[in-house]
Amino acid sequence: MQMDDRKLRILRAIIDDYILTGVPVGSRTISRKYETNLSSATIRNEMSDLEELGFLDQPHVSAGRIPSAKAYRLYVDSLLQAGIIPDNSAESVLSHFSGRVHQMEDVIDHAARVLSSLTQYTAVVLSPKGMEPRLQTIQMVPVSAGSALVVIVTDQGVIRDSVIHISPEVDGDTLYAISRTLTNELRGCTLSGACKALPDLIARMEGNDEVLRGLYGYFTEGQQQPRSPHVAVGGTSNMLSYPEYSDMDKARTFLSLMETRDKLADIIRGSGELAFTVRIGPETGVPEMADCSIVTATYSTRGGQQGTIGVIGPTRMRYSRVISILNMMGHELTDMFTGDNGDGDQK
Amino acid sequence: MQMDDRKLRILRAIIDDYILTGVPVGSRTISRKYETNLSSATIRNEMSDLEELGFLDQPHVSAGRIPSAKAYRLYVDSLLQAGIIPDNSAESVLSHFSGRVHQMEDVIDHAARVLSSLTQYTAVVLSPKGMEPRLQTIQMVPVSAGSALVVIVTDQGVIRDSVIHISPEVDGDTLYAISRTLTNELRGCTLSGACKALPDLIARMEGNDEVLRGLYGYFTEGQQQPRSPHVAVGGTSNMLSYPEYSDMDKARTFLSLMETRDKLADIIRGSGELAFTVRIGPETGVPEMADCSIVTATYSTRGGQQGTIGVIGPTRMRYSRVISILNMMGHELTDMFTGDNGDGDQK
DNA sequence: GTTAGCACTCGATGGTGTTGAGTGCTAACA
DNA sequence: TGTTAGCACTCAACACCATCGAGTGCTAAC
Repeated sequence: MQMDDRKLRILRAIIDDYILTGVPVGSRTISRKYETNLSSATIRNEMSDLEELGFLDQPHVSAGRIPSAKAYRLYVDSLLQAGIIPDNSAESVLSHFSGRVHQMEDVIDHAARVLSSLTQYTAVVLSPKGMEPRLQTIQMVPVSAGSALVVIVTDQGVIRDSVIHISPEVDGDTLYAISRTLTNELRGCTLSGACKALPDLIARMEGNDEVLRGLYGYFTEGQQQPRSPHVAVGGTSNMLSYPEYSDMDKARTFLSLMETRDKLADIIRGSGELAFTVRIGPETGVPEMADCSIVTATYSTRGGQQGTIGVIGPTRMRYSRVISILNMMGHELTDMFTGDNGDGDQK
Repeated sequence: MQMDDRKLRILRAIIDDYILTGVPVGSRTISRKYETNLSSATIRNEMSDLEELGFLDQPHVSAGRIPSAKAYRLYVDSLLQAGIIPDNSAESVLSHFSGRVHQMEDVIDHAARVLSSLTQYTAVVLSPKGMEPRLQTIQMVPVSAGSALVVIVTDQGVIRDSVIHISPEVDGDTLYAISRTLTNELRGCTLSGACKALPDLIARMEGNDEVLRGLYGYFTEGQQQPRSPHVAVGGTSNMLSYPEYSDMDKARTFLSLMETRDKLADIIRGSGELAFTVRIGPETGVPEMADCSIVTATYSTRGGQQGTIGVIGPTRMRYSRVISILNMMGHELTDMFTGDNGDGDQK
């Protein structure tokens, strides 16, 4: 049997209707709402063919048809092929970022919230991750007698600060002097490179052993315990609004998956570095998400790192809307982090 | 009618049983499991009295009784009066923190996870908040040509860093010199005080107007947009395990409340600065939480700030267990943040 | 004051009949 | 040959009803 144009039209109508209503679509519905010049009997024949081709499933014999994952795949592919249709409701993405937000973490959290409220699905935003950052400046700032804050600036931004212990006698000027030397010596190294170079440096720069050893400890520890990326999740409760998740067990499984950020990050990033992905149902590779779809997009920062934004919803998702919103949001974030709008206050 | 010892014993038995099972408790259950020397009829009479006194509710005439908020209040008060009973399962709190964790945010996130997994309820951990911090050191670190990172150290720790724009000509040494002057001038001021003092300083320290103005902008902006405290939530999905939340609407309301961090922080902190609070049902002051209880404890940091940890569960909560776990966790966090264990690497 | 006995209540459970949306098939039609 | 009307059939959803049993309140006896 062959797929023809009419079958395609009918299939799309079924998908559209199912996405809208969430209930199995009957032949009469299609005949009345979408293909008014065809009778329900004809539609019925076509539906029967579409089922045989694997595009439709029938929950029960006396219910309508629902699209299969294969059908959604076809649907999404044709959407993507046709180009992303700008959605009239998506322009509001911009306005949500009017306030100046400073910290990257804040931007990411905020993006997740906005994304989930715009789509009414669950949104995930991952902080950028790219090649290993290179040192640019090291600076130690006295915090209190006996401790100092280490700030490391790399070409990708600021490494989160941490406090190390030093001898109480060391004053701010000494710290600055050491910082300057270190900066000169280590500029351009990667973090792990710095780690290797430090013992040698310590040997050369005698006199401030204690400070340097503290710093060394900080570096090596930082290596062993890599900073996990920031994962912001928004709108988990949105999922409960969909009848797909009226089953408590399913809902709980989903929610606890959303809580294990590491796993979630892996899932979201599972699509590699592709600029745009749509994974439908089983394609997610996560059994718990067999009836979810994941749409992801990426954004970039000044340093060329890639961050990922994603929307998780039922397979019956408003794909075109989600895709267009994600697209805009990706551009928005990229602009924000590269400072294209001339208003770059991010780190 | 008067409350006597036997009534109290029966009431406690009812509460214990209800906490355990979650189903209304009948007179026979009490007579068999708790007060074996009394017949169910006697228990029935006592229960009837307890209901009249407002300690028990009856969902339907042919169901057992369930404890009222008033009953839980009595129960919890007597628990607290008797002192916190160390729970044998709580000692594992310690082991969860064996790995050295550096960032305060990480500790807080981790604490929320541990707390929720130990209690099987929803846990909330708020970052410390205390009196207005006073400046200790200001340091600017060059990030790239034209921008610098501002690090502000206060007596309470490090204010999160932010990048400001400066003239590309300004080099690291100049920045350090300015930083030094600023530190000398502003040490001991509050942030808002610094904000007021800055214009005057800028006038005096001519020559580096641009840097200073950038800094001033940063200060004033920081004032307008106060940094909201970090709120970590763990185990929201745990709540769905309890039959109290088998109603989808209720579950959704609860979850979306857990998602609005600001509101949640207000609720958790609603108890003021008390070291320990238990709010039962309506006492939470939040209509959405009429059938939840909130138990909170505090922890302190070196700077004397107070953070809050809380557990949210159904009113039918294992209070003694939760209280003892929260108690331990509070001490744990305090030790960690004050460095009592001699292993203080936190900021 | 305690208890046994009994009538009563009412949610939960499970079976039954009805309804209606939807299908598949067949035969007639263009 | 494709389309349509008609019809028998299926089956989930819903409402209805009877039954069951846990639990109560009351009364009378101990």
